[in-house]
Amino acid sequence: MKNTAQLFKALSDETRLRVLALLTAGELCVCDLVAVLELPQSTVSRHLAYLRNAGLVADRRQGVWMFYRFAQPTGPLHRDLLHLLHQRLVEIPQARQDALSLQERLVQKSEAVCR
Amino acid sequence: MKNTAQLFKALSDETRLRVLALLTAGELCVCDLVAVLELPQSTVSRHLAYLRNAGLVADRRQGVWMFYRFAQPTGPLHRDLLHLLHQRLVEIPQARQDALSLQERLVQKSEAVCR
DNA sequence: TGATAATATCCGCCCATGCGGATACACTCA
DNA sequence: TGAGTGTATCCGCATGGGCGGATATTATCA
Repeated sequence: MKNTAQLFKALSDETRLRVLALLTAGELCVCDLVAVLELPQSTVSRHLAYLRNAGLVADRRQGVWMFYRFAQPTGPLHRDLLHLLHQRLVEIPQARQDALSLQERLVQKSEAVCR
Repeated sequence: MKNTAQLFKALSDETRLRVLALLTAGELCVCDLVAVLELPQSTVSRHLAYLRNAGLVADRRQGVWMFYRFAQPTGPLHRDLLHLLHQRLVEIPQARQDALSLQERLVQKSEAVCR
């Protein structure tokens, strides 16, 4: 029960929902998230750590960059929630807006790895 | 997005999840919830108010008693969440335990209205 | 190895919310 | 209308977690 509550708590913050909505498009590095969300790097990093501790996202280091993605679900509730998020987050105006900003940014930096 | 976060926040507390799990069986009055949860009346009432404000439950007065039940969903996310809760909450040990306590109590008071 | 860059963590501050006892309110019944 | 009961709200207190600047860590490259 405690775990279930923890899982929902991880989803109870607007910034974290924006991050998850962006990740539905696929793996992203922290610098992209900071750019799109227009929030201080420390804030974004803190929320990513929270999501990681909650088991909702997984990370991967590639050189200096950390890439985040959705984690494999660890139980039925987790699996259902992921499905629900993928289905419903994109419907939210703020999420659509963020997705557009991300597109723009990805086009801009084109083949450059990051920065 | 704010609303979505608020909805998840309402689900991010262990006591509130126990309440919702009990309500999956149907409408209940506050005195039943207090008895089953074994928590102070003020605590239970406060959580019920939180759930009501979040739009997750609806109440009905019958004489001195207040009965609480799940509210009609107001959107797709809300509907999906209700479905998910009905499906997954009952799998949690604490919820099963509470359901048993509730059964016992309902049998005990048999046809008496409440108390 | 030292400079630079990306990210994580630390810090102090503040607000939302949890708690449970005390009190207020609402309703019923004699 | 006054007593009694069920419920909601108030109160003071404690804690979790949000914030963002400052600092530490990790990796790359000259």
